[in-house]
Amino acid sequence: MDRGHGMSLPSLLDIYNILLDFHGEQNWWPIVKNGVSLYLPEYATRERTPEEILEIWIGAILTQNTAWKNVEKAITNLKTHIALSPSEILHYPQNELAELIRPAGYYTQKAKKLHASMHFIENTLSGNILRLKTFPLAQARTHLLSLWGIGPETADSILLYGYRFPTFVIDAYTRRILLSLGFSEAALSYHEFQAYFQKTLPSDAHLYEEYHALFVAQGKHCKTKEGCIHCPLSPWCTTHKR
DNA sequence: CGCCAGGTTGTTG
DNA sequence: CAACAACATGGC
Repeated sequence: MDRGHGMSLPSLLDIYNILLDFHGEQNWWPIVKNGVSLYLPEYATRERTPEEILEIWIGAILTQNTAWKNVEKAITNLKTHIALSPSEILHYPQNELAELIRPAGYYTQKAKKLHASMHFIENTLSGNILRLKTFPLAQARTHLLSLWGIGPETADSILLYGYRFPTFVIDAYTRRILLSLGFSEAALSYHEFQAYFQKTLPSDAHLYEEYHALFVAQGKHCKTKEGCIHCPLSPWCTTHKR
């Protein structure tokens, strides 16, 4: 076996199945209850409630460049001090909101980001968060991207995990992992990289949800030496420690 | 103790 | 358009 070079590139579906076999179902996105993040299969299959969509929206902003553990604390703080609704959050002073989400880091900016999003839900969506689902995907995405504090990854996370629009989330892990396997596509722009996934894979929200979550699980796995040694992708990985 | 998390925005060349 | 700084806490 000429492991390391010469092993041809696996398909995206191959990689998905390998990661799924190794890490199991991820059941993203979690809902926080009593200070604990719940990854339940139930949440991954049925339609989201408006309350869940809002929590996912907020969580997607709070987790920007931040460990989920910190976001968990921030969401718990929010839930114990405010009723989690767009109007409640909007009428809460931004500096006090910032204090509640302090554990999530960048708290001044994130408070401002939350307000911008809540303002959009209250006004453009008339307070009805489900209304975004009535737009075509491209239009809903453009709306989100126009908001201060929402970039492509956050927009796609909200659309995919909240509304179950079939849009693929690209993040640093996704790029890093595919780059280590020799995919030149990993160097493309966010939009091009996403297009590559979406034209290669069937348009299936559940597949996209699990796949992105698996990339994150794998990305964390790659960080430890032990993880690297026992890696399901080692036959193809050019960075593998052997 | 240093590094870095489930990024985005604003500034500069 | 690419490169870079700023934004900040907490876990490992």
